[in-house]
Amino acid sequence: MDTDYPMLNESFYTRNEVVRVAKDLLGKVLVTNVDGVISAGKIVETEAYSYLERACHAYMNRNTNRTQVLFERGGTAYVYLCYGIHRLFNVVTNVAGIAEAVLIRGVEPLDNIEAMTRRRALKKKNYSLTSGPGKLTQALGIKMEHNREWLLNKKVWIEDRGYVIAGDEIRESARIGVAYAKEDALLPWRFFLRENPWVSKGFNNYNL
DNA sequence: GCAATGATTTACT
DNA sequence: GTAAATCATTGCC
Repeated sequence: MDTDYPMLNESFYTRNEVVRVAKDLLGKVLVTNVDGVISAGKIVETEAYSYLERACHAYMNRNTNRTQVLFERGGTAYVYLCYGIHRLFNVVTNVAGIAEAVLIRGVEPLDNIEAMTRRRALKKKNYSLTSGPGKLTQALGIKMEHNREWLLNKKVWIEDRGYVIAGDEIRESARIGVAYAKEDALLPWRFFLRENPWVSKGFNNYNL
């Protein structure tokens, strides 16, 4: 099984500007093939992280078992367990050796909504299906075993279906849940599509 | 070895 | 609005 759209290639991810990549991922489509079941959603919310700032797990090039994957080349998946419950999906960016990544925080369901609804144990589709970083990984079947997966391997990948995002469709804000990062928590490195109901909720979506 | 802590979600009151 | 769930990772003793 496959889709008929072009995958983002390695050079999209290896650019030396994680904030740019975070913005460019808006409107792209995150696809998974889990045991032959393909499901997909359009990316509507992202956050950038860099070794240069305190919110990043690899701040100051901290190299541990968990953060090693952040030093891989751009186009590698970084999945980690958050709060002991949720898996959060990131795309590693930049060249090997430079620890930067983009967290995917919201997608708009496109393909195989039935499978996603089932994985989320919802009775029917509603906005809680994929509007949050832990929700969308559950809906798309992303698990810890996808950590370190190469995004051109057609297990988990991102493709361009031609959605064009106008500049004034993009809103930005500080990142969510990183107050511990002190002044770096103020960086406007969260990006989302204006008035899109699949952006994560329960937080202050200022700049709307 | 041990205690603290999350890049969250959900179910309560 | 508040709190519980739940555990790998981390840092410190």
